[in-house]
Amino acid sequence: MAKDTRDRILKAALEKFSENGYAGTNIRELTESLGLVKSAMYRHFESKEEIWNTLLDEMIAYYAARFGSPRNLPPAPDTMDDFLEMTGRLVNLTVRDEKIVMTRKLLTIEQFRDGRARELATKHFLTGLTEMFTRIFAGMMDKGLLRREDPAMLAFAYTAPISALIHLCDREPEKTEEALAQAEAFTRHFIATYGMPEGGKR
Amino acid sequence: MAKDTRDRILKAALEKFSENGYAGTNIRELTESLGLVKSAMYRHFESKEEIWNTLLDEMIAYYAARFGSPRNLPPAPDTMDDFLEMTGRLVNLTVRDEKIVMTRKLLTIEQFRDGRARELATKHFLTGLTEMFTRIFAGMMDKGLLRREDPAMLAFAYTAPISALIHLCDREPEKTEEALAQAEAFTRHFIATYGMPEGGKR
DNA sequence: AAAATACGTGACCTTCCGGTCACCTGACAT
DNA sequence: ATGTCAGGTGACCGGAAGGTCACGTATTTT
Repeated sequence: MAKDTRDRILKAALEKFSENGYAGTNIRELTESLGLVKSAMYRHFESKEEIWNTLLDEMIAYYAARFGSPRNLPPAPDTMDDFLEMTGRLVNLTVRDEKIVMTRKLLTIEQFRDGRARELATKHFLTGLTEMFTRIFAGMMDKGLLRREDPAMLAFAYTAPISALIHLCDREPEKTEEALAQAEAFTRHFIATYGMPEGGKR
Repeated sequence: MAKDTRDRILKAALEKFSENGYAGTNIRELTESLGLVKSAMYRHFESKEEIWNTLLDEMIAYYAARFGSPRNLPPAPDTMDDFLEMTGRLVNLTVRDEKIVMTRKLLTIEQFRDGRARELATKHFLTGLTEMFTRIFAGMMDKGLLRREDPAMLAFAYTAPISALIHLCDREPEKTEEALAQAEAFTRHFIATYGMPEGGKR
């Protein structure tokens, strides 16, 4: 049960921290939401700060595992329909997966207070996405789906608006459907703007 | 001196709150940074929360005054060079003005905790910018500077990446120069993509 | 000149918070 | 059966936090 409780504490901490911030969260509430008493936490972590550090370590490790190697990244799609479907799935996952949402909110809240959170925030919100789509767009250009332009610029032009909509969903979850529709509309617009005339068909 | 002290408290509160968050800020430090003692603050505000509410009221009022009426918004530029110059100035101001930066950081940090901050965040980061540029782009289309497309979609496609770069500056101020250069490069790319062939000349 | 007001001070109160500790208990190894 | 130990408990601690209050004093009002 030991490892289990530790994980439950981490999970609860992610929930609380992502809603009220590190400073706005207290150990009593956190542990009591797990049916434990405050001091029980200290069997698993040295301090409140160690929970925070562990959470960040896990985020960094997860990010490295998920995006560290190009092998893990999605391949360039073969048709524009594939592209639309792929991005749709990607955005949906990133907006609906509770853990991913909480991670993003945590980084948003704590980015000005913690150096590692700051770094991760930039990766999560900007450079990571851009790099991923730079590869994808370069591949799509090779396949004749996209106009030949600077793939990094296109990736930035595509991912930044998508990222803005994701942030909107984090902030106002009730607008999720609307935001997802706008993401799709924007993707279609992007395809219409940069796609090759025959790119949509096989 | 009364009104003066009150304003100094608000200013210091904006600084502290935008760096450490509402929960992470304490009144002692805040007032002592002004050479006052904690209890002096209670001559001007009922509570810590009232400072927060006043700050938000001011932000809302400022936002309404600045962006509430179309008359206050910048007019559509006459040439692409004007457009480039205008956006350059706008981004520069928004990234360099300390008060604007702190306001944005505050909203970023507190958006998940306070309903009014949430609303303002969406306006500041997304809809406000988009609406402003929807008008500008519609005007530019009328003047034959931009391809005729949905101006709202173009505004979204333009402002979201700019907004992402502004957030980057807030997070990592040492990257400001780089980000401003990228904002200009993106603007040029945008012009190249959506501008009319002869739009750049008079 | 006297009274009222505005504003700042320092001592004090209460509550909350992170953290410690002696103790209990059930699982498990010997 | 017994000793060890992981994991949970509740009482307790020191300090920090928000907030109150009686008091002092300079400025304004009348």
